[in-house]
Amino acid sequence: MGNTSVGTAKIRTRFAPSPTGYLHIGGARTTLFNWLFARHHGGQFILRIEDTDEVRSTEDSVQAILDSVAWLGLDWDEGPLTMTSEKGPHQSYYQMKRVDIYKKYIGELLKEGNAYPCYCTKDEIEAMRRLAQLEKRPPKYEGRCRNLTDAQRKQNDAGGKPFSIRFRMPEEGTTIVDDLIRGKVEFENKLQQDLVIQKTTGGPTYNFACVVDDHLMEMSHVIRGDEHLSNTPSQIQMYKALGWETPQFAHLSMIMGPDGTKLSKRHGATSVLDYKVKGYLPEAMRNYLALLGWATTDSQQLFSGEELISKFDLAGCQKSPATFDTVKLDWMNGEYIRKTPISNLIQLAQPFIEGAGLKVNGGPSLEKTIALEHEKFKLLSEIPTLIEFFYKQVEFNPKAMEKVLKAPGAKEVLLGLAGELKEFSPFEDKKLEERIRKFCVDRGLKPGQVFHPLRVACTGRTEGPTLFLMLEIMGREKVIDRLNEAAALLQ
RNA sequence: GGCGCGUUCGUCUAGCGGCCUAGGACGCUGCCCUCUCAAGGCAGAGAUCACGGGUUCAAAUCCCGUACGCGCCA
Repeated sequence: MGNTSVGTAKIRTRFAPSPTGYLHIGGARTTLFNWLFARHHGGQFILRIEDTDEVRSTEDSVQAILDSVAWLGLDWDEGPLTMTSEKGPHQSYYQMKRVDIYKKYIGELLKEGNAYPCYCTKDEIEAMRRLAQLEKRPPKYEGRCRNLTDAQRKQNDAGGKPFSIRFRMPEEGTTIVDDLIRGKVEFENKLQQDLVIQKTTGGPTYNFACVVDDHLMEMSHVIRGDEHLSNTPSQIQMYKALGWETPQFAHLSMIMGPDGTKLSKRHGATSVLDYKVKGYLPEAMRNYLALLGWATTDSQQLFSGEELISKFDLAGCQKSPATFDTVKLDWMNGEYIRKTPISNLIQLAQPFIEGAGLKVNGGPSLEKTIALEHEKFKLLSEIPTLIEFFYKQVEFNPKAMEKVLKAPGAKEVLLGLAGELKEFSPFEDKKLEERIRKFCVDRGLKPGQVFHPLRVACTGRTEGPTLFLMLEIMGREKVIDRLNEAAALLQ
């Protein structure tokens, strides 16, 4: 167990979502990297719920996020409810259930003078900010309550003035963030803000709860998005003030939308679960996400699950932001679908077939029809449309009708074939091909003049599976019917 | 506005001073295969390595500056 380790601690990473909505692509990527890092090193992966936003956090979001992570196939070792053992190190991995813990440490900081109450109201801070901006000064908190005398504090408290607690940044020196991806990044302390660590409500802020928990939960590595880099010096000073060792930091580049701005709802599907609904395979999603901001020196593209774990490292992580490109994701998903055995694919396709309202009972087996089109699917959601003609009335594509069926001689071909195949046996792939090719020769027709109308009559489309195997699977009766029906349409 | 980060084909990226006339992948184009569509095979187009200065015999790679983008601070 991690809590007995010292110094050369075990690798422990965490996934710490704010349950204020679904899990988006960026969050999923961060989660994946933390998970890969932990698994690569045989370490542990901890799930913590950062619900310090009391207004927007919901249990539904927690559920949605856990569903997403589970779908991606990422498992965790501790939290949010499952303890490592009965005497698990933490009572809860929900931050709002840990408020007493934060208060205790805030008390310590206050006692040592490393934190102070701030009585400024929102409006006052807002006004100072405006003024600063007008005067072209940086709009940072000026530290008005930084050096209040005890008397002044007492007076405020007596008046029942609400207050927040701010962390006191050192005025001198610099703080160096030794980042595993970016190297050493230096910040001047006097330019950093005195961050609020406890809100007027008494609840902790993200920046403080995160520090306390990462320490108490013994994180060895904090791997997170680039947007947190700027707050890291303040956090490092908090660790210092509390006498704690800092974890190792690694800041990942951000993920952008196609327009170069941070990926968000505006860019369409950004929830991981949207991709499940669209018919992506979790393995493909994982592989694609891994390559957003990480690469091996040989630029390998496709990785098995184990390979991803064994080859992942922080050194291969990119500093510059990456654009989320679904075109490559689609290709990759197709690769994964092609690698999926038919029996599994049928299982995976089931919900999509039902969702499309396609009734497959009584028709050819899915083993055959799905196998027939196997290499064509890029998304699971495409499966029903590509096999539907086996199971329902043919819908003629207008262009196919115009170009192929209404071509001169097509009707005669259809009727001729219907006649020839009525008694033909065995009704199977190679034999059919032989027979139909002979039909072409007998009538002095080019293969295309026969094959194309035949396909359109049976499927309604010009493009589709390989012809003769398709006929075999469809079965003689249905093929003959369709030939006659199509011919009838042509009067 | 201050601070921080970033900038190699359209996109994801390799590259860590000479192997780079910049490699791979997706996408794109063409050809082959072929009963269509895919898949597969082959070939090709596509990057003055953001720009400008240095350092060096030698720079995509090191240093400085500029521009642009992004993030944090509100």
